[in-house]
Amino acid sequence: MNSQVKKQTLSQPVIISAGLSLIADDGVAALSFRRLSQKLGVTPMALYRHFDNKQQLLAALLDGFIRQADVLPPAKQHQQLSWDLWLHHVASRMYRALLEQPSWLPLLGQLPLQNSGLSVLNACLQKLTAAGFSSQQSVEAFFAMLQVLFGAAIIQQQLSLPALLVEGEDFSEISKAAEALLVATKLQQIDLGMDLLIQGLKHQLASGS
Amino acid sequence: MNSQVKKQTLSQPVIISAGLSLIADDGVAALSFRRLSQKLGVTPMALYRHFDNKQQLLAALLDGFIRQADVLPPAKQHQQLSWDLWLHHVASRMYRALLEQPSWLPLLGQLPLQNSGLSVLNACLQKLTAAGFSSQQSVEAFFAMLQVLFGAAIIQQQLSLPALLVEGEDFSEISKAAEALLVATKLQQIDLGMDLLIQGLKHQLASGS
DNA sequence: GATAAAAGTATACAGTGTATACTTGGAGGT
DNA sequence: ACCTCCAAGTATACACTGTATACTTTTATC
Repeated sequence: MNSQVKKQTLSQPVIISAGLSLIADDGVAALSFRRLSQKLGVTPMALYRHFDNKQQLLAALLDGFIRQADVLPPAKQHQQLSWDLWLHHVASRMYRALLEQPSWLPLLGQLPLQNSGLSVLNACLQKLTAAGFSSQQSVEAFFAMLQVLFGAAIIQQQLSLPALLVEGEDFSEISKAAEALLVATKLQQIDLGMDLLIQGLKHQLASGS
Repeated sequence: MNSQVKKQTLSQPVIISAGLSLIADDGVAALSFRRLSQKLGVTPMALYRHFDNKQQLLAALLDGFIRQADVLPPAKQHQQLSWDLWLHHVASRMYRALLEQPSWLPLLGQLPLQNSGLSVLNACLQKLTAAGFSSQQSVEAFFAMLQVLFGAAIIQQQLSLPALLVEGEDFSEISKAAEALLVATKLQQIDLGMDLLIQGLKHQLASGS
């Protein structure tokens, strides 16, 4: 009688899902306990039964965001893809997700990684060590990929060149390089960075354990 | 009689200076109009005569922060340093500053660059083109440096490995690489990334236009 | 059906950015 | 010297935030 279809009681997954959709619509900054609880037809304080504070709520939301981004290559390709294409795939999937919802960017450096993030790390380490990198090298390569990824996303979203050129018109080199700047900001920053990175890693792999 | 030592009236530089010291003490998050105005012995709304809103205030403060970081090599070395050491110097100075006041990190991707940031860009372009890079390559190299810099700072400050290992103990590869992770997080991430980057740039410089 | 725990509510507090309207002190012109 | 005017600073208020505390309602268990 009281089947599970009663009223959809509150639970972590329900909250997370509502939160993610709110964020997708209005950005991370728009997420507040009041707005979220309203969306769920519930009192703000009700959420505190499921998350101790906003920090934890956001960490769980970030985890959901990473899960939704679905960065790992599909199982079929797990074996086939060479490690460099594999890495590139992971980076650009995450990159694309970040550019779609750039309001996540400020939080990347602040929230602890949870399940989704850790499983990505795990899969990357597996792929890299299988390709012949040492444990140490694999870890470093993963971190380097994160560097490129975060950095590229930040830069891509920040450097709107009109602003740069207007503000920087007193700087001779900036003026001289105006065209180059315009071109560069239209590129996918991630490819620039990842190409350089992978080139460096290949060199590392070739030149000895 | 009323020399300029009267009461130190409010002005942008005075506000910025007080704001920077507040941030240095308690972090960016602690900066509010109320706290800052209190520190200046003035009403919160008084600050609005000098800055339209918090966004602009923060942008000016970031500019001051970058200026204080003093990232460009001293004039004497401007000519002597090879471009790669020069770039490395810029990156690691900024890196050090960011790690000293990591609360700036979330804002890097959100605030527009102003004078200090632009003059750094300008100087870098000058050095790189003088070294033989094309306009396009110089711009890309600068962006790549920012990628590494931002990414490294974020990673360095976020990945406290105890957390990673505890949370990630269900992931086999993470457990296997536990030692490597521990080592990697103790390294200065910036050196990893910059070395890879500079290596790639040298290759680029040697191999073509 | 009684009891205990869990889930959700009500209210309140201290903090935020900032809009609007006011007061005040000093500079310029006559 | 006085009047005027404007910029700088003030006072008050509003809508919002996270969250502590105490209450009520629902749900599960024996």
